[in-house]
Amino acid sequence: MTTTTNTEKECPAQALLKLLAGKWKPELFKLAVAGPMRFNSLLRQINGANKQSLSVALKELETAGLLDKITVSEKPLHIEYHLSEKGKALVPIFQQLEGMA
Amino acid sequence: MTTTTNTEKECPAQALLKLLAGKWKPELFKLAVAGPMRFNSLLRQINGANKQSLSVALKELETAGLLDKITVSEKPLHIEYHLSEKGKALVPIFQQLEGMA
DNA sequence: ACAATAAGTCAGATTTTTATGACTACTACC
DNA sequence: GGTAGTAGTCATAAAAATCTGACTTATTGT
Repeated sequence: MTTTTNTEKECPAQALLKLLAGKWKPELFKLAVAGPMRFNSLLRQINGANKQSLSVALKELETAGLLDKITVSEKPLHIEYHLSEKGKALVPIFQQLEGMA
Repeated sequence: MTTTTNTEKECPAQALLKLLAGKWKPELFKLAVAGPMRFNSLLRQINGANKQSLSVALKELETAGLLDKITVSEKPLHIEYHLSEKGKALVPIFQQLEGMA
C-alpha cells in the first residue's frame, strides 16, 4: 500500500511534546541545564513538588534519554541526574519557545 | 532562612508546552499548516476525535493566538480556522522537535 | 545501637483531562 | 414541514495525571 501509510499516524512531535510538558518537567529540565541534580535537593528546592511525581518525571526524562542517572560512589554516596547530550540538544528549542511565550 | 531558592516563578515555556501538548493539538497544528480547517471536517478526518475536545482545543489554540477563527460569509456560510502569524512562527520549532524524535 | 539522610516505592485519594451522548440554533434544500 | 449540514454547548462519565502519607533499604553520623 503506497497511499495508505497508516490510519493512525501520529505527529512525531506528539510524544516528545507530551514528555516535556508534564508536571515539573520544564522545571527539572531548566535545573538540569544549570548543573547536576539530586533527588532530595529537588524535593526541597522545587516548591510544591512531591516525591512521586518527581520520581516519575525523572524516570521518564531518563528513559527518553534526556537525563543520565549517575551513581556517585564517592563519600556521601549519592545519585546525580545530569543533562545528556540529547538533552543538551533540546536547550535551543526551549529557548526559542521561551522567546515566543 | 536557609537557601530557599524559591522556584515560584514558572518556566515561560511551561504554559506554551502544555498548550501544545494537549490531546489533538499537534494534529490540529499540522492540519492548520496545510490549510484552513473546518469543524465538522476535522471531526470526520481526525480519527477518534470528539467534538468537545476538538472544540476546547481549537478554542485554546485560538485564545493563545495561534489560530484565527474566521467566519466566511460566503455561500455555505461557515467558519474557518487559519494558522496565524504567531502560529506560523511555531512551525520551525515543531520541525526541530520532529527531527529530534 | 539509634537517629538522620538519601533515594526512593506503594496504595489510595484527589484533580485534571478527555470522551459520550443528548440537545441547541441557524441555514439550506425538497 | 421535514431533513440534512454546520458549529457548536452542556451535564455527566471515564480515564489519566498528580498528590498524600506511610513505609522501605542502604549508608552514614554520634
